[in-house]
Amino acid sequence: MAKKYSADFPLRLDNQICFAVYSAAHAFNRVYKPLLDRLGLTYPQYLVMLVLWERDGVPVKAIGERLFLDSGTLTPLLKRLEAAELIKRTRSTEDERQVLIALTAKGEQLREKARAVPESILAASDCSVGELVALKSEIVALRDRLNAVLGE
Amino acid sequence: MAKKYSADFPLRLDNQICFAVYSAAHAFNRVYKPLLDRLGLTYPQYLVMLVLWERDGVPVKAIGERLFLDSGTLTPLLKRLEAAELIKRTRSTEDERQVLIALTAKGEQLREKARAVPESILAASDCSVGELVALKSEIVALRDRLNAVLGE
DNA sequence: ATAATTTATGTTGTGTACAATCTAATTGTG
DNA sequence: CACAATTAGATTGTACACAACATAAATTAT
Repeated sequence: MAKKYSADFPLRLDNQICFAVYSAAHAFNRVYKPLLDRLGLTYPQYLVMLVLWERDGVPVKAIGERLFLDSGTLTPLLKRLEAAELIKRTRSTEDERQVLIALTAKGEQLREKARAVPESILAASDCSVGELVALKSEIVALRDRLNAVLGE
Repeated sequence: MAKKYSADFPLRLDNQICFAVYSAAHAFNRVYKPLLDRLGLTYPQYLVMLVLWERDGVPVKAIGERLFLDSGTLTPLLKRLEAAELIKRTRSTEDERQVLIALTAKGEQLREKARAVPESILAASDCSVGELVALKSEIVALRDRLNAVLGE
């Protein structure tokens, strides 16, 4: 039954850029885990906090567009951040369909503790900032091309 | 309360390569979805099938090492593939700790239907094979450096 | 050979992801 | 204004991902 080395090159796991991206994402997640545990955040929660540290008081929708996540993912995640007293959820008075997300004092303060994180990640990446910036741009360009196909 | 543009460059979402990778992985997943729906597979299930199409009759552990996944993820996933009659799970007689995963006839046949998938993904990526291969290598190298840090 | 350790897999609990569906609020059109 | 269409969020159900723990089989160390 055992089958040796298929000649099916396009179907070879190691030829697939998607698997490279998929497995790199998991590797990042595992490197982040111990750092974020100290902040009491998961990686997606950290991403939401990054968005809010740039600008808060924004609707759920805006966070979702920034992170490419929908309400099915964000609603429970934001409830957990609220339970941790890092954010407040308030229904907008202008447009009652919207729920605005604002940082609490505790949520603002967490930014100070988060300052050390990017440096640790850079160290784990074990390459220069320049290389990472270049690679990031290529990956973002690929992502945007993929998303463009989906939008059609 | 609303806070405008933080000067905290290291904490800017758009500066983070991890987010580029994370969001690219999701973009790939969304492009794959309609293609894999036709095969009755999810993306992680497709990865397992790729491994098995190269060589089957392998223990769960070997699949996990290939895909960087543990038993907590693979056990239920493999049970679903077994329920779909694509694989068989058999306890090894040589080493009773191991569960060997083999393709069923149906699982083997699915490879034919999967042949069209990589080409569709390449088209969605909207760039040359050469560029993708180069980018893939860089991402794999980064992933391996991250994983190396974890192994310490 | 027997105890201690390691290994392979399974189980449980928490937290994403996302499709599909639902409700309530707003907008567009005649 | 009336009312269909759209929009923002929430809910439900399925499927990863992984930590922590459990169990049984194999290995080793004595």
